[in-house]
Amino acid sequence: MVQDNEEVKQAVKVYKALGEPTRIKIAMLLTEEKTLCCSDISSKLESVAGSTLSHHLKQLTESGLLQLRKDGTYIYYSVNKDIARKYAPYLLG
Amino acid sequence: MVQDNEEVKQAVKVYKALGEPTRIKIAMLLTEEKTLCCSDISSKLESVAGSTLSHHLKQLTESGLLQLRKDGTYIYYSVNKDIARKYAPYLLG
DNA sequence: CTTTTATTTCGATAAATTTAGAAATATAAA
DNA sequence: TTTATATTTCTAAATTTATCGAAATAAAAG
Repeated sequence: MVQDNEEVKQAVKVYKALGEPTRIKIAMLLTEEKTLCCSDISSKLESVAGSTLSHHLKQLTESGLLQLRKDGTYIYYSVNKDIARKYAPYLLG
Repeated sequence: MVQDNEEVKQAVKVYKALGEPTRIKIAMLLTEEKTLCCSDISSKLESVAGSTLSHHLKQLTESGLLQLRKDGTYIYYSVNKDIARKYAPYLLG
């Protein structure tokens, strides 16, 4: 009988995060660009409300795939390479 | 501006397929066991209706991650290693 | 202190997904 | 041909997800 331990749960989180067009685009953007803040990302995607983007970034971050650094009003996102390498090296090209 | 071409669409399909507990377990089962039919898989998972399992297998297959071979009444599923290697080598251990 | 900019939280709605039972299909076995 | 087994399709309910606008926070700038 297969069970879902913590390992499996994180894998599911990461893949669920990547299994949506806007989010995978964000992840791809960030592997190209290294670091972007929320509004930079917004300007590189077509028409996403700030609140929607915020939810997507939260999901990506909670999966472990993105990490963030706060700097004043800005929040800079980047890809956690270890997680990307483990679950989706495809992203790293 | 980021766009979603066919490449990205397949990646999303594969990751969406893997981003659900039952389905990732099926994928993991099949990387271990090489080949299993629908009812074998059913007996290794806890309580999933046949119709539900059928939908999950369809999604995994349509993403390209699983391939199937029919033999009489049985349908044998296995992992498409090329796709797994490309998008989620994590599965292959 | 007020205003501006960046981002999140809340509340609501629409759309998609998961799930299962029942009926249908397909093949094999008796 | 009848029966049994494996799997899918249909239908419908329940849950989750994506989305947005408006209001809330937080920090910076004037």
